[in-house]
Amino acid sequence: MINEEPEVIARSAEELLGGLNEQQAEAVQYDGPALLIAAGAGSGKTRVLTRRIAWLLSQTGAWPSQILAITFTNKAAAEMKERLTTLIGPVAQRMWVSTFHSACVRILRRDGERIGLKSGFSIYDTADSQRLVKIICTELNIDVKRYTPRSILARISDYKNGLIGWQERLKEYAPQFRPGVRGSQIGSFGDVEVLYACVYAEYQYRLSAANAVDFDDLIMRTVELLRTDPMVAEYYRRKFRYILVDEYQDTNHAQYVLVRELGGVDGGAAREPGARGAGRSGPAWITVVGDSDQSIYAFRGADIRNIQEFEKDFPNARTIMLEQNYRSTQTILNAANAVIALNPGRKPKKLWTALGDGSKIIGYAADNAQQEGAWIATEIARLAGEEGYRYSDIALMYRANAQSRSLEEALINAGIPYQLVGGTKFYERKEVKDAMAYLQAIANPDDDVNLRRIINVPKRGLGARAEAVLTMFAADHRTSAWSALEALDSIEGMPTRTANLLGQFRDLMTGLRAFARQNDGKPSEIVAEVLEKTGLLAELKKSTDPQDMTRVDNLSQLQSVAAEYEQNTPDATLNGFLETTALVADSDQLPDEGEDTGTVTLMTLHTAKGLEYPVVFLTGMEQGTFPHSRAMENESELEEERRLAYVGITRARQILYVTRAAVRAQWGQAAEMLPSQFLDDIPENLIEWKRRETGVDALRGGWRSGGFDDDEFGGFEEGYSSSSYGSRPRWGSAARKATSGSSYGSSSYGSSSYGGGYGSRGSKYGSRGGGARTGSSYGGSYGSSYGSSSGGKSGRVTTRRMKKDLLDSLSKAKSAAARKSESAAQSGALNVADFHEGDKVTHDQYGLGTIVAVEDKGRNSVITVDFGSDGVKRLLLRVAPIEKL
DNA sequence: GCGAACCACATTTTT
DNA sequence: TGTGGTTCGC
Repeated sequence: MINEEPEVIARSAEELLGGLNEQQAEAVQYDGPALLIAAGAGSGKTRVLTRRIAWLLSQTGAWPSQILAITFTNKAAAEMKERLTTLIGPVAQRMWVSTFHSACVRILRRDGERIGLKSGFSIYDTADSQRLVKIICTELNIDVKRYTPRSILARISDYKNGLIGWQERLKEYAPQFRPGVRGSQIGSFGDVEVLYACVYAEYQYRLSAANAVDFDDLIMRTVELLRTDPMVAEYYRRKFRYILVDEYQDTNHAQYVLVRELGGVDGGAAREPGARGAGRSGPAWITVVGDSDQSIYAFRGADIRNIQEFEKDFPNARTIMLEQNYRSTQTILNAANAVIALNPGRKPKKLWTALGDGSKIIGYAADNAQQEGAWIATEIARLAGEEGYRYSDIALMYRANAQSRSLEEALINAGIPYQLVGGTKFYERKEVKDAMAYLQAIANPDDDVNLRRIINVPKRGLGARAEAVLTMFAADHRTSAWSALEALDSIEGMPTRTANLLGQFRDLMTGLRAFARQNDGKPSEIVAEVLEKTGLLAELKKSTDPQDMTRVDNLSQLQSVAAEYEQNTPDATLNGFLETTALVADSDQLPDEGEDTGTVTLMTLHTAKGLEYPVVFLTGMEQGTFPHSRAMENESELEEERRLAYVGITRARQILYVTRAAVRAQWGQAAEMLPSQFLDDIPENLIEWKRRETGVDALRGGWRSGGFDDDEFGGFEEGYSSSSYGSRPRWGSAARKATSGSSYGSSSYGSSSYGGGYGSRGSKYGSRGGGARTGSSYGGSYGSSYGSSSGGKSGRVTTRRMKKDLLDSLSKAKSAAARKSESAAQSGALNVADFHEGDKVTHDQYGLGTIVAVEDKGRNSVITVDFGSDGVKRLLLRVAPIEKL
């Protein structure tokens, strides 16, 4: 055991504590079983977490294999690994630093057989799960209009997040129901709980028959495994002596229990007497990091009490508060503090910074969403043109994905390159999903949901009838659809034509499986084979619908993603590929920190959590939009909205914009929108309004109580670009003209040279890391929302296609200028080109040093610096706290 | 079994 | 806005 441990770069206490404030240093060193780091926004929590891990390794004598670090997103995990690598060396790459879900997959792949999961199990995404629920509903004669599969699934998800098993539900509400027995009916029910209980039970039965798990199962079934199998539990408890959880405020009950189980907190085992650190037995040491003010996932089962009651839950727990913020100006923090302070029942916490007041928050009230977008676009052009910001310094945030459209259009009109994060996801596209369904069905023959999805895709004359025959047979024999297909010849009463077609399909799948078996290590070739042999690609290629062109692109992109996975994974397998694709999230497509994409970023506030940008636009600050209308009646949901506002505000480092529209089109209809209450919550003296009132407001008679500004019509256009913000009296003295805003839009943004290149990055999907991007051929235009619409012939679509063409040409003409901006003149980030042997630099910790070598490896460039008495260090330029002299 | 046409629907956030 | 489901005619 000892010998297999690879070396960890030893770090001295001084190194690990260098540059930390008192609280941070205390958190890094804390020596005890349970630690809560209450880390306000921007307080350097990731830094503390990674240093703490390094501390445990080099100062407490822990081994890398004893540590389990859990995050919520792959991106966060990758980032932590990367930072750890610079701190302790390549060992970090092999440590358990992962998301809850992938850690659970890993555990279940290893030991899932103990609870009846065969190792090649499928992971169903929400769409798969919904299909399954729908199938069940139809069979149980449930009115899917009244009880949508979506809502039923949400309920099932609630159960699972709360670790409530289907057995319990069934026992309590429908003990007569027999899952898996065809013809079993719910019977009469006056209580919807009966319905939920039956569907839940049947759903789990089908999942297990298909050797599949859904998202929530990954957590719940891992808990089940640990609880039912003492041997397995013991194994992990001995293994993981230190468990660290990031974003703890977002954990749900199941995840909370998982941590306790893995850590053996309730196991009753005694701590090794006199051991260093957590020793080799007894409860693992738990460190959690979080901010209850940033809990924004309660709607998905996150339980804020987990963090609020940490001290009660874990014996001898210690809490350390991090309140110094290293990200934002005091103005921004004051706004954030003011907003969040209105939430009742929270522990008071006030962020502060040493960075100074900075400029005021800038407000803008537009007449409608188009104008809001147009103004933002002009403003971005100004920031890029006059203030020296890069596009990648700027982010636009909104409450809901639907709001992105008007912003996108404005940016396109202005020729500003942007990148949209989220929205319709790559793996949710029909064509991609179809191809993936084939892969799933190949890998896991029992996977009924995916097999049934593709049985007639592409069209091969196998309709509802054929499917019914097959599933009837399968149900009668309590076997899978695939087995039924194999036993095709013994199915009676099947039309010859159907039998033939089914036979062809069976042979197709058999052939593909054989191919997959022989080429298991080359998923990209399996993808190619599937696209080819199934006719998926051929069907799209022969189509004349322009939409299908992009679908073909998407499929080739899928192949590239597989190729990329293959290159970055030493022991690549088809199953491994399916796994990585099953667990990707929106935020995973975000560029890495410090990378200049040359594009403005658009995303929802939820996706933005954990990120920071020099310039942030919070758009759609209207009642009903944000806070969202559905959240406005319920006090606790409103509190969550307020936390979301807090998250949004604290993303900004230097300049924060808040914008609103007086009229916004919602599902086709225009609606008048009142200003968001959150705008009122920000102290007036922090905001400088470029335009405070809209034409609509004027008619309505002002919106702030008192109506003292009834006559203010705005008048932003005069002069705002000629002077800097900050010191001018609010919406004030500059010459005003009474503009209703209708004349807006004819002005000439777009005329200057800020057009830049578009979409410099290639893949936004698949695995990150390792510089070399393969498959650059699937260029950058994906990610804008174009091409996602369907249908096809209205005039609107035509316009949008034209815009897409515009985008494409921009992307092709990715100018030398844009290329240059990627590698040069990065304010803040450091550039290899600026470093030469012999140059002097200063380092936050080591002080003055001389460069002895420079390795230009693009993003991963390394310089070697001689710090005299502090020694010679190799530093990753991207992350090292150095400054050139 | 298929495709076109129509209609009703719902629209928050997602590991 | 667009999607998904249903219906109808072939």
